[in-house]
Amino acid sequence: MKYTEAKEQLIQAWGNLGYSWGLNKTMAQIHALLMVAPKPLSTEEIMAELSISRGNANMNIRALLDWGIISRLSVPGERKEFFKSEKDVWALARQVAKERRKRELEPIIKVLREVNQVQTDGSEHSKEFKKVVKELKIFAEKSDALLETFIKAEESWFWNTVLKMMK
Amino acid sequence: MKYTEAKEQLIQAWGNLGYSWGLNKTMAQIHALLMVAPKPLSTEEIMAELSISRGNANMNIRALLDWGIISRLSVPGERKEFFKSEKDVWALARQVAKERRKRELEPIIKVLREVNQVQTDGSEHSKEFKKVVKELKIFAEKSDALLETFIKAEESWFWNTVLKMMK
DNA sequence: AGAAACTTTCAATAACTATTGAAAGTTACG
DNA sequence: CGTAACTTTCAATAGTTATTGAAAGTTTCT
Repeated sequence: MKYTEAKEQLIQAWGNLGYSWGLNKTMAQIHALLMVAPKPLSTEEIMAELSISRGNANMNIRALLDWGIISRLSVPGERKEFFKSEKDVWALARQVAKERRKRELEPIIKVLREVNQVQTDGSEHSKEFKKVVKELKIFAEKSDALLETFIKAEESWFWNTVLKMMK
Repeated sequence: MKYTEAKEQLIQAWGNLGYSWGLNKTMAQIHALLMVAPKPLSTEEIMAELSISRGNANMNIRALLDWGIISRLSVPGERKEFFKSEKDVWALARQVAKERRKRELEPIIKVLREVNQVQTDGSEHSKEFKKVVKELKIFAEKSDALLETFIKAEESWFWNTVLKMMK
């Protein structure tokens, strides 16, 4: 397989994966591009490589900055701004986990806690409801604690511990 | 808070969470509804509770069956079919993990393996590319192994092990 | 201050995804 | 078999999200 072809395939596949991680397709593609680029790229270069418009590039670059997984960079002597990706996959995964925890897990935990306060009126419906909510709440809180551990963990420590688990 | 209000809130919140887990909104809402229902529900009941059309209900019920997180159930003497959700949150999480592994992680691993075969032509671009692909591949494969452990794990064993990790 | 180089915004529109509901299909019972 | 009870399909449409590109905004240099 040739390099350019491989690169396109990776960007495509990364686009899909990123999408299921809560990024959007273009965001994930820009990210993939920056991951494999040996040098920081300018907006122009990103536009050209992915054949996307200026506005689209700008919006998605901003979103990636917002997620904290790429960074802006000024090259002395150049007016343009350049962007580079965090290349450490571990740091990246951690950042994504952090964002998703904030955006997804925290809201549902909040609702589960509120909804857990409901007065049971003695009906079968409300009893079943309480039971399910309680279980979900416990599960969500445990997951949250686990995610927190992951987010704060050292890479080698984490994989070693996991390795022990797997035996 | 009143029960009906609480139920609506939960279905709403679950809808959002499910969405970020790869289900779609209606799918996740039907699932939430079946989770809190003390008895299996018919298509009619689901349609009424969520105010959705027959076609929509049917399609999303099928998708949930497909994911293996609800089941069809015939009540003797009744022509109608009823549906009930797996109520064990652990089993549910495991099933979702299994599906996502199949739908998302496996395809990217396949691509990473292929793309890892690329001939490096000695250019900086292709060297950087190789390096990144290799790291991604290692990470993805480790994650896959971890997911597999999770999917096969016993609930109490899993949380105990995790608890030890967190200390 | 003016002009060039660049970035950001946003209304229009394209692309995609979800939903409806009526029609076609299936099943099961008299 | 016929028909009532139910399920499935699918073309039309509504709703949502992504993308464009030109205009407005900003920065930096002379």
